[in-house]
Parts: sequence; structure tokens; C-alpha cells
Amino acid sequence: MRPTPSGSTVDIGLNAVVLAVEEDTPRVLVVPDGEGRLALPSGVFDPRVDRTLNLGLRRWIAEQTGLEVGYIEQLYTFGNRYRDQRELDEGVRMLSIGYLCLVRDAETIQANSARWENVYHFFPWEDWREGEPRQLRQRIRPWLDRWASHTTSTDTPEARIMRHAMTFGADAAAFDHEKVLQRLELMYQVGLIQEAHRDVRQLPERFAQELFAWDIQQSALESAAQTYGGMPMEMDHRRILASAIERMRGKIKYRPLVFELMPPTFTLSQLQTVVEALSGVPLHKQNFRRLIASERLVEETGQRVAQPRGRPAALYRFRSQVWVERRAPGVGLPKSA
Amino acid sequence: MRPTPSGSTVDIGLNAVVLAVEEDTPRVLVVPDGEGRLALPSGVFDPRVDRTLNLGLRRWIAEQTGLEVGYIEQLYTFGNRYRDQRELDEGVRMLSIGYLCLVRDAETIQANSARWENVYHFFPWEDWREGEPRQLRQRIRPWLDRWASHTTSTDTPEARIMRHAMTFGADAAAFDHEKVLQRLELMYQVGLIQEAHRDVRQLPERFAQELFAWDIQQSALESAAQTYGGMPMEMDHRRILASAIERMRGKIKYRPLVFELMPPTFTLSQLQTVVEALSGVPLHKQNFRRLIASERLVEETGQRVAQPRGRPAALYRFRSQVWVERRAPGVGLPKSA
DNA sequence: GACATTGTGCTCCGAATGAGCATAATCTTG
DNA sequence: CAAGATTATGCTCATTCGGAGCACAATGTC
Repeated sequence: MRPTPSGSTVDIGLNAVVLAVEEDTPRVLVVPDGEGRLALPSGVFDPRVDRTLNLGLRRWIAEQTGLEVGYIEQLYTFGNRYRDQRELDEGVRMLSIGYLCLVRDAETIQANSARWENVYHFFPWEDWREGEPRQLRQRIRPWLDRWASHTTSTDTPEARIMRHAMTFGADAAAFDHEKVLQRLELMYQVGLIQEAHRDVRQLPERFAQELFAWDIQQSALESAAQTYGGMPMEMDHRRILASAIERMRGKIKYRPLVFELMPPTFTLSQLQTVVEALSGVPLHKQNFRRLIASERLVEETGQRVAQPRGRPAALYRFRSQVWVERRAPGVGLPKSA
Repeated sequence: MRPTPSGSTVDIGLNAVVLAVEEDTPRVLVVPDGEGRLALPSGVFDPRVDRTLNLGLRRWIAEQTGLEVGYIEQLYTFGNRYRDQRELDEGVRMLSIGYLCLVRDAETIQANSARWENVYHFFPWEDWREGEPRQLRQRIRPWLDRWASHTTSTDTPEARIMRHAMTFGADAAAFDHEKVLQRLELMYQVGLIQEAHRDVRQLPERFAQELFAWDIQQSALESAAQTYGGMPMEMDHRRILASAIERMRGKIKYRPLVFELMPPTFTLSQLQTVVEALSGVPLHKQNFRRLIASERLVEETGQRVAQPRGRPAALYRFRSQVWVERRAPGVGLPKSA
């Protein structure tokens, strides 16, 4: 190992994606900055204060939101330059480590004006529970097609069409619901999310050219980003959120992660609603029950719960024994999801 | 975002797990330190030199091994204390970012005495191609059982038995081949790998107690670690290697990662051998071919290749088109794998 | 030419999956 | 109170997928 660069200029940002699901709405905890800009709970890691990264993260979350989170999982370490104002001002390099945190109750009150925001407000094109989102088909895809038809010095139209097909699918049937991050990054590069326009203004000229490299008038693009591009976040926080949703969608299939979001007892319909909220696709009710039953992920409590309408549902609880018994327990999702 | 801690004391270590498969042997690139200790190619990230983490990593690999790697994927950022001597000496805190790199040809000559080492020399218990490894059944499991039977202030025997079952499986059938990292970390905590004994010597007393907390005489344990615990590595490099194998085993099923390790053309048997080498399990030959064919991951070149024995095999190449067509292309593995 | 060895095509069966029908248990409304 | 609406739950059926093995092909060796 070579000697350390003297007087390191690297800071470690810890960023928490705290998720909860309320009814059929997946929510993320956000911290407004007072001027309407949204950020994830986050802070700089100081090894003199916190012994581990996890402890540092927990401290920042508690300070900024008053919440004590249970489940924590590291996502990814982002190291891109030029996305942080302070970096430009002071020449400090910031790395961001993203974390996924799951909590049971979105109703929990937070301190410091932190609040819950619908995840799909940040990615309107990711919610396919009612079929392909209209805005995606009618507004976003046309922009992507226009972008793909432009040739640049670095991209051929074929490469761009392929990129479009690989992320958003050539048609609705080929849409891979797990590629949340890849889709966001294409939207960024095309200029269909507001962060791209914010960044391009403070970027050195030679880097600016990498962004939405095509001869569309930027104002039209920026207006489209405001209308269809979902809510923006500070710095690269929307990317971190995208990583979290992607991880969630992938992992839910083979690990019993959902139960970190459920109350101690729940009905199978509630469980299905939560899975659907996260994965963004509708599920066949009877088959979902059959699957949960065959995986023996839950057990009956013997109680039933009255509903506002319809037959009362049986209450279940998670069988923590599954951790030892089975090898890859998860709620499963249809191949098409 | 709060103000930065003045004069950060965090360094970022970049660590590369460079994998290749030669015949039926998965190999990792290691850099000996001159005294027989092995390390991964690694170095400290300096943002003044390299614009991105990936570029920094590539530079370190090239400097230490002379190799230009193709495929790179970030694994995990480790932040544990007390595993680096310099940290103890100078109070510098080091975070390690692990990367998985894939190269096509293990024969490539390296500079600076870097060399290829069989991955399973570091994890002898992970190679199940010939069934459950004898050392695991006859030597390692008994130690784990003895460990599990001890009660401590922090652990009940039930918790330890559960931990054993969750990682190594209660019986051979329940062994989950993907949990490579969890198994290594249990081995570390029990004291069955040499790094644990190295670390415990330089740890402050109160942390030392967390390690192999049981009343076995340490010398017997250390001797077992030397005999059955696989080859040790510097710092936490073996953990990073474990993460890489785990990622590889998981991802190979649903992404065409293997082809990064294959030559431009190959036979289906060669492909199967590589998949088996990485996943550590034997596969049914005819079903493997059927799967590859049905996924249309490859296409025939029309050529055949003579063998030392047996019928000549058809040569195939990877169909890069699959990236656009299919949603989760991978080589697939049996449920039991 | 018999035999060993590896490659390749095909079948069979049971499990898992997608889709839908039917019935049960509740509340609301006429 | 009966009919209808609504949600929960049980069950069937057709299809696909995955595990296992038989059979034959194409080479080299004895």
C-alpha cells in the first residue's frame, strides 16, 4: 500500500434512503432545506465521533429526523465529480455512500421538518401498477426517440436506440422493472430531469458537452424536465434513491425484506399491497397467496380483522424461523415483472 | 449538509479483485509483499490525480500488475476499524472500497511479481464441485459445533446454532452457496481463519473480547486455522475477495457476466466448466446446454474444435444482442446451487 | 472392430407458474 | 330481509420449467 496522499481532500458523505410503505404508497424520508429543495438525511462521516459507518449514519438520521431506524443496508459509493457546489468552491472531493433503511411506520412523527414523500413523485415512470404510465408513453418516450435520432461525435443513433431499449424497453413488454438507476441516468444524460440542467450551469465547458449532447433548444428540454421529469433532489440524492428502489425491487424476490416494513401482524392483502407498491407491478391475488403459503414465510395468528367492506381477513405474522430453514426465501414476483 | 470535519482523517483504499478462470480453476490476482503475505492490488484514492474512483482503481492495477482490466463493478465499502496497522500507528482511518474486475486470460503475464492464485485456496470450504468438501465436514463443522455449544454474555447457544445453520447450513442440503461473505465472517469470529488471530493481537483489550469469545485454548484454534482455514490475506482483503465471489455467484444467474471471462469463441463445455468453477457446484450437462440454447445467449460460429478425446465440439460466440432483447439473461443455476 | 470418451438430441416426469372459476363471509342498500 | 357489492379464500386447469436420464454421434485408442 502506497503512502497516503498528505492531508486527504476526501470527505465521506453518508446518505440514508429511509423507506416506509403506508397503505399502497411507498414513501421516503426527505429533509427540505428551507427553500423547497429536497435532500436525503445525510451528513459527513467523522471517524473521531463515530466508530463505524453505520453508527455515523444512524446519528445523522436521528439528528435530522428524530427517527431510530432498524434495518440498514449499504447500497453503493458514488464518486462523481462536479455535482456538489462546495466541491467547486473549495476543491473538496466528496464521496457519497448510499444506504437503504427500512422502517415500519410511516406515521412516525419526525423532528426538524423532515417529512415523508411518495417515492413515485421522484420517478413517475416507475409505477406500472395501473399499466404503463401515460406520461411515459405519451411524453417521455417521444423525447427519448428524438434524442436517439441525433448523431453526435461520441454516439451513433444505433447506440442510442440500443440504450433506450436496454433501459426503458423497446416496447412496454420489455420494460425491466429493476433497472431503476439505469433509467434515471439515461434521463439525466438526455436532459429530462432537472438535476441535469442545474449541473450543466456549473460545469466546466468541456464536461457540459457530455450532457444532453444534441441540438435541441435547452429551454424546451428544461420545461419538459420540469413537467414530466419528477421531483428533483439535492446533489445526486435522486440517484441514491434510485439505487435504493432498484435494490429493493431486486432483493424482495429472494429475501424476506418486505417484513421489515410490515407491522407485527398483517393480512395477506396488506402484504401484497406493500409488495406491489415497491415493485411497481400488479400481482395476481390468488397466486400471491399460494406462493406465500408454499414458501411458509408466514403463519396464522388465528385472529381475523374486520374490514370496512367484504369478508374479514386472517391475520398473519412473519415466521422468523425461515431464516434458518430456507435458502432464498422471498415473496417472488412474476417473470414479467 | 453539515460543515466538513476540518482536516479529514479518512483515506479511501481502492481494492481490486481481478478474476479469471483457467480451465476449471478460478483464479484471483494477488500481490505478494515480499514476506509471503498476499494482498489484492490496491492503493489510496487521490482525487487530485484521478478524476473518478474507477480511473484510480485502473491506475493502481496497472502499476502493480501491468494489467489493463475490462469489466469493473463496485462491490462494497468496508469501514471497520482495527484492521490496518497504519491506522493504529498514525490514527488514520481507512475505508476500503472493493471492486470486482473480470479478465479473459489468466495466462497474461504481470509485472511486479503479481501472480494468479486459485480462489479456493482462500476458501477451501466453498468448492462443492466434488460434493461437500471433506475438510468442511470432518474438521470445520465440528469446530463450529463446539463454538456453538458455548454460552457467553452476548450469545446464547441457540443464537450460535442458528448462526451456524444460516451460514453453513444445518446439513449439506441447506448450504447456500451464495453466502460466501457470511461464512467467512463467521469463520473470523469463531477464530478459524488466521486473520482473526493476527488482529486480536493488535486490538485494544475491550475489542479483542468480541473475537472468538469462548474458552478454548487459542493455540489449538490457531493451529486449526492454519490447517483448515485457507490462505490468509493482508488486512481485510479476504473479506473483499469473499464479497467478489458472492457477487459473482449471485449475478451469474441473471446477467451474462460469464462471457467477460470467456475467449471470443468457446465450446459449451468450456462455458459450463467456467460456470461450475465460479459457482462451486456441478451442473447437469444436457440441461445446461438446453438452458443456454433456450436463452439464446450464444450463436454457433459454424466451426468445430478437435479434442484430445471424444467427439469434436461446436464453437459458439456470445450474442451481444441479448443485452437489448432479454430482460434478465443469465446462465441459470439449479435451485439447489 | 471393440472400447473409451466427449458431444448432442430427445423424452419423461414432477414441480412451479399463470390464469381464471367458484364459493365464503362480511357490509350496504332497497 | 333479500339482493347486490366487495373482499377473502379454495380449487382447477393448462402451460412452462427444471431435474434426471436414455440414446446416439463423432472422435481417438487399443
